[in-house]
Amino acid sequence: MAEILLDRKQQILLVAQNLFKTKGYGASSMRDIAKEVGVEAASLYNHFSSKEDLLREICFDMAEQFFDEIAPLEKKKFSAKQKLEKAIENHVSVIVKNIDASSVFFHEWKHLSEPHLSDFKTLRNKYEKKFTQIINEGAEQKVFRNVDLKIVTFTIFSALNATYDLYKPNGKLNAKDISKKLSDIIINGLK
Amino acid sequence: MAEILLDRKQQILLVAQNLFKTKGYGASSMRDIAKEVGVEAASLYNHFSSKEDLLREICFDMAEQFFDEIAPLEKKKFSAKQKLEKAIENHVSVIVKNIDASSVFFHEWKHLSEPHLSDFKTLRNKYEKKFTQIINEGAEQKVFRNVDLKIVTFTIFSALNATYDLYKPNGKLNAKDISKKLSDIIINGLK
DNA sequence: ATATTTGACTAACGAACGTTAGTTAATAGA
DNA sequence: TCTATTAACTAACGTTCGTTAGTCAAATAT
Repeated sequence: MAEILLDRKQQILLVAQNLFKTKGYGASSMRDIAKEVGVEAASLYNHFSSKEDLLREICFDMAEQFFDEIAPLEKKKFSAKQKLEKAIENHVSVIVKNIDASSVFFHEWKHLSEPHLSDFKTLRNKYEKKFTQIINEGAEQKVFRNVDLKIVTFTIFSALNATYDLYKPNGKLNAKDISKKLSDIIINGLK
Repeated sequence: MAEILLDRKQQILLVAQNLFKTKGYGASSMRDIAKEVGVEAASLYNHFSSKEDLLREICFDMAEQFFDEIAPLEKKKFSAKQKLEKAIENHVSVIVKNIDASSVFFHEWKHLSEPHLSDFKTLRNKYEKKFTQIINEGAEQKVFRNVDLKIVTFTIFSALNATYDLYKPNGKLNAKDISKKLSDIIINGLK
């Protein structure tokens, strides 16, 4: 019973992710999604209560995945450099595993309505703080140069979060290759 | 005669830039824009022939500005490092001078229809190639480490193009501060 | 002074939107 | 076997969309 339901629900989510990414949330209609799934628009409401419900599920699922990956790093047995490298690797890994959903997560969340919008922002800030903390740790331990904390965090996130544009499923680079190269550039710079 | 026309046209453009940025192109209606301008929706068509015409003007105006800033750098009297620093400074400067339009330029261009979509992409690729060229120059001259060219260019652009999210008109940081710090991070890394 | 152009207005068009109601066949559980 | 649930369908709702037509007063040019 739950099998067919979940499969179809998952199928709708995948289609929605792809459409929201390529056309944007506002320009993707329920009829667009339904056609791609091979079903009538009204049938989508057997699985989701609204169009925004789709967006909400995509955004918060991604948030959860990012958190699940960074949580184990709280254990302090790593150096700041190791922690940062690990955090970057995990972050890129989540993005690569969900390329379409990542793009939605990064660009379409603003179409959420309250109170979900505020919830989402809070969640996102919390996650970004974990990165900032690692970098700050490295700066205090004199492992990293004493750079502008906000701008560094910002730069790192910008670089990482563009991965969904860099990664091609059939390309030569896998997630680990990408995160290694990104870590290298971020930590060592151009020279 | 041309004065009032240009002023109103400019006013519409500014409102459109702001709405497209905050709500997205698809979710911003002509009625939304008109209301913000203080005019009826139909009146907008005295100044622009369509909604997409607005988007087109915003996107291509920005493209032109980016090109105008990087063109003088073609003269080869600078070192690769100096060129990169200058290119970054100019790029950030254009973004900061047009924060709303920049956001539209980076995120809403995909709603252009053909043939403008292809034209835009071509223009954008051309500009990015100029950056790649500078970095490649630096790598050949052994001024920069021998890093993955594509990923480096990508990282730099990601970091730079997020400036419109970093810069606050009333904040402490001006364009030069930001570009300096970004250059520093990109060229020297975290350590 | 007269003629033309500009830029606003109101009203309305057809199309597409998210969503709901009501129905029905197939499936699963008792 | 009988019952309840699931997931699809058709049809339609009220709204909003981009856009056009037609009008008119003010500004500009001749």
